[in-house]
Amino acid sequence: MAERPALSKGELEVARVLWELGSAGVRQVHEALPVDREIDFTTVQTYLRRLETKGYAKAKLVGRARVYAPRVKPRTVIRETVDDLIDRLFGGEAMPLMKHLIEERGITDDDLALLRNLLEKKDES
Amino acid sequence: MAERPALSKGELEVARVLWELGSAGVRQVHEALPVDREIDFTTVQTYLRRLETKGYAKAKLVGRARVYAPRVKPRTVIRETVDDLIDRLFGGEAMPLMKHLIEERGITDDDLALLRNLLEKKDES
DNA sequence: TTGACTCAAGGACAGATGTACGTGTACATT
DNA sequence: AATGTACACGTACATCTGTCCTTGAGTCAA
Repeated sequence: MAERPALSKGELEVARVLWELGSAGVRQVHEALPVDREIDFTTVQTYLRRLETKGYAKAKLVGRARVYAPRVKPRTVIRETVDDLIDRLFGGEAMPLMKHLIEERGITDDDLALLRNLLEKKDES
Repeated sequence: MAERPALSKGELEVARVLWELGSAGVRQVHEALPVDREIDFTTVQTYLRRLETKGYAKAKLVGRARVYAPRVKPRTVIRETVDDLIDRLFGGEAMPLMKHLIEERGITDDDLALLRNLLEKKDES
């Protein structure tokens, strides 16, 4: 459980790319970022380095190049981040967030049905 | 829409208290924070000052004391914060967050029913 | 071998953030 | 009047963040 320091916005951005790529060098990550993102190569390098320091990624040397790979699953980071948000914004209650999502973001009836399905599947197990 | 700078964690914490109290002096806010929070009075003062600077709160002088009141509705801040989270964590899609909430936080079937109700009410209008 | 490239690594730096201190002022109680 | 209390306000400061630059070492083609 070794509490990792939370990810910052920028770090998270890079982490997401890393999850997508599975494993990648700095250049690959840099190129996988949206074109309009306009971020320097070395900035990405810094983020990856910090991800490693914080324990979110590991790196191995392939030749001289450093290849990074996620060390923490998205699921975990998502859980921690969302939990934190729910704490800070809703005092720990998840329902108000759901409510908000429905009221402010277009969650359709179909979506809800889908979610209900999810629930049922969960019940079965 | 005068874009306000986003609230930091600490600022948000204080903002929540302010929403709750409606209007309050530094001391009141300080006391309304959880006991185990252990935060200095002047730190709260700083947060309130920053809330004001950022446009999230306004203050009026009552006697010598400064009484703060929220200037932005929780709904708005919540929307902005959640939108930001959804962008950064799920690439802008709200559904994955819903999914996560159901899978990782105990959203019950009853809750879902409740939410469906909300939806219906929304449809009527 | 001499560039042209690609990286790693470390340093830099301004702005944001969390946290608190010090000074001064106004009021309230001796 | 003297002291204590409550604040405002400015200041401080270490850490974190976003962002990049520089230096130096390998690598590859000319």
